[in-house]
Amino acid sequence: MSHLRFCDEGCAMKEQLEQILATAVATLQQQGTLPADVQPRLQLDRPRDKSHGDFATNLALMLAKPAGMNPRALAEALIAALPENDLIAEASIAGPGFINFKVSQQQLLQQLEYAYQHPHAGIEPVAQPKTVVIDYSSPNLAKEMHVGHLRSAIIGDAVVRVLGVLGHKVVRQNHVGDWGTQFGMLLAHMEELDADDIAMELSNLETFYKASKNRFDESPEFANRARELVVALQSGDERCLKLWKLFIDVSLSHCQEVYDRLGVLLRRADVMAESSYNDDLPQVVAELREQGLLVEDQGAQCVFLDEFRNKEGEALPVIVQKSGGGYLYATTDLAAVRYRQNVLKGDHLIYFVDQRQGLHFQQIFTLARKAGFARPDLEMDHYGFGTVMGKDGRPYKSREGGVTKLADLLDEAERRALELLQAKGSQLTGKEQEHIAKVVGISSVKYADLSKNRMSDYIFDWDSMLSFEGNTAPYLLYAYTRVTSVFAKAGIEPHAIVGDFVLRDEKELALANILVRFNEVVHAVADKALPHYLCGYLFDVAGAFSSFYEACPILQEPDEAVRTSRLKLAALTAKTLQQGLDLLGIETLEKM
RNA sequence: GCGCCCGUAGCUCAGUUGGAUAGAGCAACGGCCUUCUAAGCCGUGGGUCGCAGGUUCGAAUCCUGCCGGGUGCGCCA
Repeated sequence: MSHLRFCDEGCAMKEQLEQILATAVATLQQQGTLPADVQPRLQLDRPRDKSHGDFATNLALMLAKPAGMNPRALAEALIAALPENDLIAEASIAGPGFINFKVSQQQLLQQLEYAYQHPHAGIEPVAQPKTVVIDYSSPNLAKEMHVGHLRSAIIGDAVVRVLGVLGHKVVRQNHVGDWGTQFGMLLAHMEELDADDIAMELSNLETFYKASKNRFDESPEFANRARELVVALQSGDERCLKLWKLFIDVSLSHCQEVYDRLGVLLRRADVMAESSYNDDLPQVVAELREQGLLVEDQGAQCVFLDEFRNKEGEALPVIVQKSGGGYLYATTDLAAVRYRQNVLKGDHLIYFVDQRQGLHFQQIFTLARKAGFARPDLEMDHYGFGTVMGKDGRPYKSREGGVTKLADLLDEAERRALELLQAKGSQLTGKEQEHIAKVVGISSVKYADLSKNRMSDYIFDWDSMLSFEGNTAPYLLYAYTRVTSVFAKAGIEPHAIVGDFVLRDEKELALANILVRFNEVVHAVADKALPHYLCGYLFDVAGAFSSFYEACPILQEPDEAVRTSRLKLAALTAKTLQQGLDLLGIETLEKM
């Protein structure tokens, strides 16, 4: 019902136009002009070139062949069959048979007004909300978070926020690695220290891990002890569990600090560690056996899947139990699929995990369906991402050549942002500068990641991410402060401006046309799990506003109706930028 | 060897379901501050979309083959 109301007032023009076109097609089918059995996919573009109108469709080109007509003639027939509506101001035929539409300005004004009044700047919830379980961040607790953990946390969090604003029920899952052989080594090292030293040593997990690894490599006795402790831990030895819990607790606190600094929504309650599934693992294996899927091979319990083959063309195994009896991450992931479907009631399971694990997830999804752990209609998607590279095109490393701790990386971001601010010789107090530097530094790192296509590797470069020029966080944050400063200067409340939108200037129209697309873009981000669409859009908004701001005086405008309209355009720009950045997990600033 | 991803301007990247003249930013060059934040705006130059075929009204996009890069492929996660 809310859907109807929405269509009356603020329905995305694109959807309205799609309906109008569908009606025209149906009419032509009734007339026999078009064969009744064709079900064309309606394709509506926003042409780059404004002389091609606000929307364009290639419908006539696609249908020309089945209709046995020349495309331009068919386009003419389609236009004639368009039902009565108040959306299209003009429909014309162009080129080989494109139909170009100009939308009535009345519609644009209504859309703007709707977005201006709307709490989320025009973002409409989906018609059918789902429960979406999102696995993201999921670091290994044995080590401190490093630069490789950045993308999953940042991109996953943005998609969490976008799905949330669209009305889905989002369940966050931080599938942290808290179990496995490397914990034996860490426990053995803890054993060697007394209580006070443990606390101190754990304050830097990275060095603790290295120290343990060194001991493991240099001392066979230590290595043996480490292996014993793995067994002891997994068989529930009290003392081992105590040490292990202490370690995990410290490590999780480190993670939480990073999440808080990054503005990532994850909390302790979202942690569903690997070890949580331990009790279910024998059951997973037992059920695979009952279904006759299990094959013992070289002592290991495997499922061979025909869908995946090795170099000899033989089915590839998924090993669910080692020859020694231990379980593997495949087993845990299968248990997690079941838990997310049955306990969390997920309709859609999403994984933001490095692209390199693509094969693993394809195997898990296939096996989960085959074994009946996943209903046939359960949606499962692994959204991978590329590697963070240094300027040299090699995976990003610290100056010393090691992995960079995330905490250090964020320190450096804030430090560099502060230096840049100070170099500008700003009038702000030290305290203000510090706050601004934090926001600018952190958001630059996040935005640099979010603004690139998730799938490809990207080059981590301080200078370009902190630049105030181009598609960067500082540029957007600056654009936002320019808008809000108009209201601060005039002492006007941006949400309560009385008066209508009036669009005359070309820059006003350009800005308005971009602002009304917000809803469409946010939905595209959700559909593809690609936040860089939103970044590109916000960059367009900021650019269109800057052009408008140069060309059209706001507060100095003598004509009151025009001034009011421009204020409302500025207000909607601010709201869209603020809302858009919020969906990316980026905080805005009032002053820079 | 097989699987997946990638190859677009000097650099960093867009290009959504195959659409019209392939776009931004940086860098280079030239303009614009007595006027709401110039961390900005306006403009100029810059392309064999890795190569070769194919599909069609139309290909950066789809298909095939090659070249180049990344990554994965039995008891780590």
